[in-house]
Amino acid sequence: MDEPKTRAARRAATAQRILEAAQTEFGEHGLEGATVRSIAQRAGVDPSLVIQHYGSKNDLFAIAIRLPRESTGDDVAGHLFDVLDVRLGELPPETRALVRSMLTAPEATEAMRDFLNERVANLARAGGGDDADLRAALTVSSILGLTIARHFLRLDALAEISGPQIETTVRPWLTAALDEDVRPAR
Amino acid sequence: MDEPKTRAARRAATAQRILEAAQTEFGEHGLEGATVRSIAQRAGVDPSLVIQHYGSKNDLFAIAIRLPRESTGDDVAGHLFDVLDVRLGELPPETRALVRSMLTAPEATEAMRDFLNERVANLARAGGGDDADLRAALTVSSILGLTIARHFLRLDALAEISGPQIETTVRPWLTAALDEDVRPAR
DNA sequence: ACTTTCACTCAACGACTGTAGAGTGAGAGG
DNA sequence: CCTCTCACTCTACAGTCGTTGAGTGAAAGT
Repeated sequence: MDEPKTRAARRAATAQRILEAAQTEFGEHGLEGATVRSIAQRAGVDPSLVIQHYGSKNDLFAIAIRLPRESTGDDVAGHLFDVLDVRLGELPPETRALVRSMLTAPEATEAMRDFLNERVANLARAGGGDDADLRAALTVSSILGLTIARHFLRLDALAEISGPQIETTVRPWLTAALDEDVRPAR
Repeated sequence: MDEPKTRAARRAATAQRILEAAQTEFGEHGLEGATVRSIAQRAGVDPSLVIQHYGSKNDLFAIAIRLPRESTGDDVAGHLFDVLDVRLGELPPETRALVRSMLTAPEATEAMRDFLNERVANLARAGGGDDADLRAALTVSSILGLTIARHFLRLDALAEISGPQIETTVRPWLTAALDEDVRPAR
């Protein structure tokens, strides 16, 4: 197994365990629903140790919802599909924690808004054309809605089908808004 | 002004004031974030009166998130646009309360899932064809994503434009999935 | 006019929360 | 082998929560 020798290494390892426990609890119950005690119990640790490691529950939350940066060269829509996963059966824990609290915790709302605004800007720049911002925002918000409906609400029509099927079925339709003029003739 | 005479009428009036205060507070801060005390203060009433009227905070919440039934003869997509408003600048208070808590309060999650499942079924029945359920679910989840991105996250590209503009711009694209086969050629 | 009803307020409870500070014991350093 | 360090636990506190039961005073009933 991986039993680290040095004291600092052991401490870092429990810090990581606490962080992962926090992401799970935040992802399941949200910022307010998850308690320091429940996080500590999941990590097999005393509640006060959680505070000693991360300063406060809110500081821990801020770290727990950090999304991975977009790797250069990735296609923008593809990265969004990875983070707001529509491919796999399960969401990354930090995404799950962020989305779960994004409607009730102001820090999470702001983090999600910043993330999506950046994604919209990248997508609009790549697509170009008239109304590029609006069409990019449509694509992004639709992916967000799909993620919520599939992974959090578990709608009947979305929960049962496979991730790849969703991608091959849905992606062309979603990205269609980027290439066409969505405004109808008046 | 409207000062009701009978005792029962006065009581019913304060019950209504409490309910409206609850919808506002739940819509702003969610089920956990809103407190009985904050609801009572907004209604200009003692906290215990809130409980006397509605039994418990959770019972009050269950009533506060009830959505209006679909009026017969309405087009399904139109009703959805009304409830998950993309037309007006502001959401109905019960919708706002429901959406706000739908990711953190199990009762709200269930209520939203039931509501959207029914909407998907109606839409799929009206559209018909292959993959009707999936395409209807795509439309519905996209409208949901749009509502969240616009009214709760306030994305730059969506927050500033007018409701009617959104409808005339977005609706054709959203409902397009209902009439076409979204699956690409293999 | 006297009594009763009842919509409402007041005060308090037990439970639970995030967090601080003292204590402890195993391992690092010499 | 002794001492010190420090990762961790224990105990406790102050605040907030939902909810209860007794009390109050104005209006309804007679």
